[in-house]
Amino acid sequence: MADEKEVRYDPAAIEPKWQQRWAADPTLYAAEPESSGKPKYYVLEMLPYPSGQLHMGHVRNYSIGDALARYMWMRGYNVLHPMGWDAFGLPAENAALKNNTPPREWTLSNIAAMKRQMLRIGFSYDWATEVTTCLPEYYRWNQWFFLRMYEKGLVYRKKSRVNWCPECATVLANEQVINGYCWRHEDTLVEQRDLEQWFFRITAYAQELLDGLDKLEGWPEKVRTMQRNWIGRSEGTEIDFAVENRSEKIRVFTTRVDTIFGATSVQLAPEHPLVTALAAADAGLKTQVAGLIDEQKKAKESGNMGEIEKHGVPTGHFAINPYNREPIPIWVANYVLMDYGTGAIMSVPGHDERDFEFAKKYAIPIRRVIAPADPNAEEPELPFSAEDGVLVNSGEYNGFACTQAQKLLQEVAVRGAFGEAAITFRLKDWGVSRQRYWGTPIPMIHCERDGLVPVPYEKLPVLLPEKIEITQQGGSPLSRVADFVNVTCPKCGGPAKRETDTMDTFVDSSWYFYRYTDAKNAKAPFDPAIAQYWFPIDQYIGGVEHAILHLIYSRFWTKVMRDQGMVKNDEPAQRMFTQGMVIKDGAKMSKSKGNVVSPDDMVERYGADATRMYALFAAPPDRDLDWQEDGVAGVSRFLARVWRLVERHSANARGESVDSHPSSKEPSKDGAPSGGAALKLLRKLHQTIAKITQDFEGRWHFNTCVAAIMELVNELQAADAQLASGEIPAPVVRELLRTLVLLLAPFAPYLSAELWEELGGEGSILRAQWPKSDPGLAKEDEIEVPVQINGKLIAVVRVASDADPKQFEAAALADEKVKARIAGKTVANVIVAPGRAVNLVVK
RNA sequence: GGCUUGAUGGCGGAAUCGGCAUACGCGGUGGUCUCAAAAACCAUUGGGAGCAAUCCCGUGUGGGUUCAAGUCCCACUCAAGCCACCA
Repeated sequence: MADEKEVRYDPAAIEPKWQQRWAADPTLYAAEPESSGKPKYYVLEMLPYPSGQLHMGHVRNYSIGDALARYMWMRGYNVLHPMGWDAFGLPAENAALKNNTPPREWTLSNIAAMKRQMLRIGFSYDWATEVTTCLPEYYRWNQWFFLRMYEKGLVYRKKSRVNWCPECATVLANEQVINGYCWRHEDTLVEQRDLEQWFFRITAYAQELLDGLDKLEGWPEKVRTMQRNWIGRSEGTEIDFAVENRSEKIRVFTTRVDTIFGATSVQLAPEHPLVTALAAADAGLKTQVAGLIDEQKKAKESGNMGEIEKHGVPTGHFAINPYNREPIPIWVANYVLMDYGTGAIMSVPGHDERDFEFAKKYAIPIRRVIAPADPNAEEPELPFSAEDGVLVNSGEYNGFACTQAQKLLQEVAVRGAFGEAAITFRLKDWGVSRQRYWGTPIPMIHCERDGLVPVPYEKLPVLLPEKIEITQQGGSPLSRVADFVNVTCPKCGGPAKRETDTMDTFVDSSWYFYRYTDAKNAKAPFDPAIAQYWFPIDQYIGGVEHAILHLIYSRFWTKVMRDQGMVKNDEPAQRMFTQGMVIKDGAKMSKSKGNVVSPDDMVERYGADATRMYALFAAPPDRDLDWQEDGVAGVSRFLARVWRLVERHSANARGESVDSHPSSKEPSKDGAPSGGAALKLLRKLHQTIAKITQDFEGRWHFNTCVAAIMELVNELQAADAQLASGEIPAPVVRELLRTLVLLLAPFAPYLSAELWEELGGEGSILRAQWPKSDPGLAKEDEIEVPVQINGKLIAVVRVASDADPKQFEAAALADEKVKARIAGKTVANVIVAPGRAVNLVVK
């Protein structure tokens, strides 16, 4: 009985043992200082929100990063592989309401639970650099940055119409509104409210954020495109239209000033100041405009602004086209947005689809002012929005090409002082005020006499009060804490009140990765010299859901710090990798769908190695992964096979000298079965090393890396008798098994540590050298080459791998099946792709 | 409506440069071991025809380029993601 137990792979015994040993060695996963002299490598996975439970998406994310970190260590790099907690945020307050637990307590106990899970799976984090954003040691630096940015004019306060989630009872950034719904509450419509809010001037960096994307070649094209669309730059012209019998002017923004002779109306957004002024004197108009505003609001809220039924109201007033003095009617339209461009457009129904639809509905004239460049071409049907035509019906500008006319008309506007070139961005400033408790207090004071007064640096941090009652009341919870609110003004010493808004938690995650490099620093967010050594991040890994929010804010923050001389890099991360989602039964894992698989369950049943290795094996890391428990069982069976294989032969492999192994000798081609078998296995081994190394260096298809190791193990197992009998010499057995274990190390750290020890490996396998593939050994003597006739596969012939094209051709023509096929026919051509195929063109 | 991905056996997926389609794993079938089972191991597993050797068909659909296409080009269908009267 005892013997039987001994030959069973038991992760439940192996894994806790190594957890203890790893925990006892704080240097194992520790980053070293620059003075180590090794090349640095910073691999970063996105820090989780401490919900209390690791989910499979986390496990997948961290398994990818962990494999990379371990590989880089074995390649001799100085690796920084940190982990932390995005620990502020609303769920802690909701939990407080529900369970009557203080947010801090709830959050910290969740962190402890998730950390235990991470340790159990065996991720190689340097816990000495752990960052927890809800602790004053961290958030004080949010406040410090806030003050610095305030000094530089990058923070400002304004009354603005904001997105308000009634469920969160707080403001949301534009990025947090998804189709009119709250990003956290998928069923809650976001409302619009007017509030005094704090903003970060991210638009000051709009152009640089856009330009920088071109240089981020190590980022997924998908992410770069999404950011480009989000920044939404468009180049055009602003033109002033005078209003008949009134002093106001209407400024419109257009990208197609070349079509201005086709403008047959001006359309204003319902919230345009001129509309408000006109409506004030016209009760009928006022009611109708209110209706339009309502329609817009409803459309925005339901997320189909794109399908809003176009609807407008004539004001009865006229605007003067400055180019031809033509009066055109001024309308108010529900499809014109106040928060984009100037909130007013010139309507050119002949050359814009939206304007066309509107003009049709209200019988506004439609005019052709652009014709195809080719005079023989048929006149295209209106609306014709192509930009490659020439101007017609445009007075003195007839005959100019569109792009030419755009420049010319713009110059005319500038000279006439009624317009100018303009660039409009879709990107808005980042609203960071939140009327919540569990966040970083904004370090500002409102004094009756001195107005806004920043909290002096030496008074930081502004501590979040610990004792607070969380209620469902609206407004800032902090405003109900008298001790917190009532202060003396730092300037005049008079009575004053603290700002009670807290910061958006995306502030926390915009710079956390710098803090990792110097996590204990009590004098500054980090030491610039240390950050300069580690930055930029060599590889950032996370979910695509952060492609816009987090990744654009992080880029902004880095540029701000650079301009303040804190860092030298323009971008936070050199390379970015977005992993796919983990799905089950065709849907994303979620509680509501009841298809959640718990990592703890998997670890208990199959072990941590099998769980994380399956997460890498089931799909390439950038694609969605369909979780199938049978697959985890399969990986676990494979690991058991590896374990038994090494157990069977470890005595044979252990303690032998490596010097005399036959890989350095001339292979015995014709006979000695031992040499043949050994050589065959060594060849497979070196092919596998090459394949996996290549994948780590580029493609990252870890699923095929695992498959390659499986193939190697299958071959070793098939040669089991030779391995045991001495037919394959002990030093070769030793090299085969030790290398196999090294190759497994990035994917299955527990098993490889155990087997490394079993095979007499010295020290931690993490410090062992990554194997190097010997190209001579990896190369096949003979290769199989397909022979096609007219593109159809007929035969496979064996040819020396270094044969020349003539030999390929001769081998193909010598094949019996080929001979039979071409008998009596003419071989018109022979195409040889050396090493790949031979194709005979036969007539 | 725009942009970006993707579509390969019963399932997850492989084929990295245009050169043997389906590696590897799951599942299935048959077997060895066992009193029996589990585990493990061995064999087999895209479809069709045939006793067989063998032949034919096959990577969402339709065209094209090429000696050769899962891979490149064009058009389309479906699915996922992002943006969306953005002037």
